[in-house]
Amino acid sequence: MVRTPCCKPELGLKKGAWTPEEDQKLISYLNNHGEGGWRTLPEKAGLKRCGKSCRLRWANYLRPDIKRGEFTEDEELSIISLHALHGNKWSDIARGLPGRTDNEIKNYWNTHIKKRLIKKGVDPVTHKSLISETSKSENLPEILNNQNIIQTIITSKDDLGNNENVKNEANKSRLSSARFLNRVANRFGKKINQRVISEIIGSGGPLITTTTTTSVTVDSISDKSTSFSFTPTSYLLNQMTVNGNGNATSPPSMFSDSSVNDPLMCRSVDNIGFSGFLNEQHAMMLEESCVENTEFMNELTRFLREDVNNDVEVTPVYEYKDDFEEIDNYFACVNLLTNPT
DNA sequence: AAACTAGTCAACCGCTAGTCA
DNA sequence: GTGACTAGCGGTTGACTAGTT
Repeated sequence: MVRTPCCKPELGLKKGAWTPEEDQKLISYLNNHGEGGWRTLPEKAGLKRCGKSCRLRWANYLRPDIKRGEFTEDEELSIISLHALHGNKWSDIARGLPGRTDNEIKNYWNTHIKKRLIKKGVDPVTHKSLISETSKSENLPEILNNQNIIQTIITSKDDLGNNENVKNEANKSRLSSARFLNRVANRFGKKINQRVISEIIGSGGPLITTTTTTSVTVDSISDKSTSFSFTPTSYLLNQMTVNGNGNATSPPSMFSDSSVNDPLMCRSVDNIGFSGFLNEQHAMMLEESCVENTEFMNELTRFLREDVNNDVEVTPVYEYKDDFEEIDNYFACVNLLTNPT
């Protein structure tokens, strides 16, 4: 197939850095006419650029929803986790970080994260340790070792003053509670209203470091919102194949009390537990999302009792293996944050 | 102060996939 | 079925900047 070149050199099309005047022309044109028609756009907008160059300039720099500035630790963790899943699929990774472009993430990976991974002895391609296998903890599964490495990298970001070293007590209890919620959502997602749990978690969920608010309103995997904010948990819940037909009922206190049986709750230092995480409104939301269904409640109770040793096999409620692995990754990461060794 | 080096990142290049006539 | 066109992707380049010698 013969392609006609996008940019015709004989027309004297400009290359290189964009001037503010050019930016203004492009912004003005796109504000008036919207995106698309990139091939004819430069002529219409009065730009001596090829359409491709205009599209890239808009997509990577001028688009109003682009977030500029330093990547947060939360974003870094997301990038590393997503890179472990997707590899160099920068556009896929960018979908998990609203406001960040694939180009920006790619650059940041190559200039910052990649180097730190190598420096810490982690293969940036496989995300596995470059250190000999024997030096790893014998009992830890591979993913735990990997996540440990990731956290080491995150917390040693610049070896200066940013390493807070300790996640505060409130965070610990939130993480534990969130972990519990995740497990419930994972195991019982089809039986309760996923949207409600998403909202609960999204409003104050399992944030690794700083707060990233999110409002998850996606009810099926086919409806992947383009506007949700990424947190590991909200991301996972977004991916779940769940519709909103909730079942079961219980007083809010039942969740709180049951959570005491969950070692994940007990493990938190102040032992606030589930009730410390769910406020009254959220507890009501959860309760209301459940219609009378004793089967669900019986199973939930059984789950909480069996899980004392944290060895209950959690069967994924959805069909996508990757998603289940991602939940495992997430739990492993949370585990390390909650129980730093 | 000048030359050199390394790091960063916007922009470009080459390619593929999807759509449409 | 074919080819032109468009959009988007990942890899690479090169201009710029900051730090070092």
